[in-house]
Amino acid sequence: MDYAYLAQLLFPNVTDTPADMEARYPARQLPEGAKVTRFAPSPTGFVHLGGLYGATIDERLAHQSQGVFYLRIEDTDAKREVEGATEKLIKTLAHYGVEFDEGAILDENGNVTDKGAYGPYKQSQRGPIYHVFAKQLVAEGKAYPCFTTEEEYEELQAIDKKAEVKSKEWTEAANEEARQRKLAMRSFTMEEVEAHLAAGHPWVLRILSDGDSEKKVIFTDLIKGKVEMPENDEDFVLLKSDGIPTYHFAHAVDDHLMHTTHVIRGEEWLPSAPKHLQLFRYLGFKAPKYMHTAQVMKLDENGNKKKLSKRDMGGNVDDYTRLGYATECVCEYLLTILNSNYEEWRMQNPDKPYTDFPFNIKKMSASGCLVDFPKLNDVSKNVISKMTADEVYDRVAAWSAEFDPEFAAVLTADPAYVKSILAIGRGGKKPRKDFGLWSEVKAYMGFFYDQYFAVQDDVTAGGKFAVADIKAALDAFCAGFDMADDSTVWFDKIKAIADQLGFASDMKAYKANPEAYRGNVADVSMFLRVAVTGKLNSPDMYTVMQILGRDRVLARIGAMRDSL
RNA sequence: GGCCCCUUGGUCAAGCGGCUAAGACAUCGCCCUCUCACGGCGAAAACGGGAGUUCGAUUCUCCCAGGGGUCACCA
Repeated sequence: MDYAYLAQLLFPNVTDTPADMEARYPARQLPEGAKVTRFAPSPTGFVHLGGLYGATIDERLAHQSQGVFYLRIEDTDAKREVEGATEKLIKTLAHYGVEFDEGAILDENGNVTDKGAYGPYKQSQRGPIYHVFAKQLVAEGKAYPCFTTEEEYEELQAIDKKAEVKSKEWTEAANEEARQRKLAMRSFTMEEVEAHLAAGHPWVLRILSDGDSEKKVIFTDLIKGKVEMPENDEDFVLLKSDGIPTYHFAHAVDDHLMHTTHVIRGEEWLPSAPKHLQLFRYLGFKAPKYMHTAQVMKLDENGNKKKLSKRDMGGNVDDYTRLGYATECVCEYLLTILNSNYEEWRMQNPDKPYTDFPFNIKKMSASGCLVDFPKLNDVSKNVISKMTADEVYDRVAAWSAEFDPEFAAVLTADPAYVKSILAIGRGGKKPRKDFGLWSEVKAYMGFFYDQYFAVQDDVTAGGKFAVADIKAALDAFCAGFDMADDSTVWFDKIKAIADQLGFASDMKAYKANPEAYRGNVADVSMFLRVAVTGKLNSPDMYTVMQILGRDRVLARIGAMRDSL
């Protein structure tokens, strides 16, 4: 068969050669050891947590080595194209602080455009480039056209390819069928091709695989180590009938032309690695280094781990935003599961930016992990505890503006007041860690506003304390309350009230002989706390009263007294 | 079912032939303390199973089991 003629027949309009492409996308001028990585999502409109996980690795590896990190949009599936998905994707990534050096970006009008010399970065715009290499493969007898339509294909199939249960018989039948089909597809004459083309029949381009499933391909994955798999012997599709490449073909062409050095992707891609290695070899390209990352999982109803899907809580990174997690908290959490020694480093370097952490591929786990919300919360509390009151204010206000407008209005009405509340216990060596989510702030500090204030707890502790004692304590406190007191004087007054009512003012004395007292100063404080905050728990009462102001304190205590 | 990946406490995990098998989160105590939060101390909790190599296996090899992934003109 005259392959050069066949190539010309199939791609009459392709005049560029692979050499032209190489000239157009020359090697990058980068320092020794610099890594070129990419985040290459298909635009479905949302970012998967696993995607952010991978993007973080990409970003660290590239920037830690003075390399390049770029964004490529893998929009080769027209059927799945979602309107505005690419824009949404770029925005979400930016929101999470993922910074690309080049690739698809948004211009000032919000339209997707390119930045960088290796574009276009949207695969749907790279058609001509793929065709140059497709033509080459045909000319070299490594790929061939297949005119079997999808419908004919399905008819040909005696077995259900998408069958849920795959028995031994199923596998044998499927393998045999595939063998027969491959043989049938490969046997064609030039006349038949010309006839099909003349008739305008659609066709796909398939690789003419030289693989032998009896033989093994061996390669080293940077995370999994040495991997041994059967060679690919399937004539998989390179170009779909619409002329757009499949993932496999686009991956080889793009990552070569864009000079990607490290391909980081989920381990669901591991089974197709032999296809990719074969393609790189066919095209005469040097294969990149592969890193197949373990997946982020969830627990299903049977207690088994399952790949986290976009529908699962936490699968879509937007979930975290909506729930009230700060983006940097999610990233910080991701880092802790990405590198096993990150937490140790963080403890030693509490104030350094995460970019100072020496990210190490060897410290990556080969096995999948569960999303651990309690852990995320803990990480978040730590991150937030290091922020200033101003920062927390800005962030809470921004989150509330989107998810709790009513509360946002309250917050922005008097920023100074909010900041004085948020400043309680902030700073210093042992900062308070009251909330890990912006959504928890309202419950934490709502009592500072009359419209959110409500007595939630029982001031009598279930009848443990007599109403008369409580009233007496509240009255005594009001009588002596002076905003000018410092915290010591303030507390001394409470102790005095305790003594008067037969409550121990000295905790040690109380513990030594609890029977001798009606309660202790902590109980008296509790009466005040419930009256003023409505709750059994609150930050330091002295500070709370200082912020609330005399009128509000007295009014609330009075209201509590009257309600008893 | 074939192929491939994974397997240390509830979760994330150190470990890289010899240890009372780290640490973090969560849980439970105690301490600090006006409550909470913070912080401190402590408890409980693990090498999936079986062979083999070895003086000695969590660690190396093989087998099995379990879990996961994949088998498209989707990525």
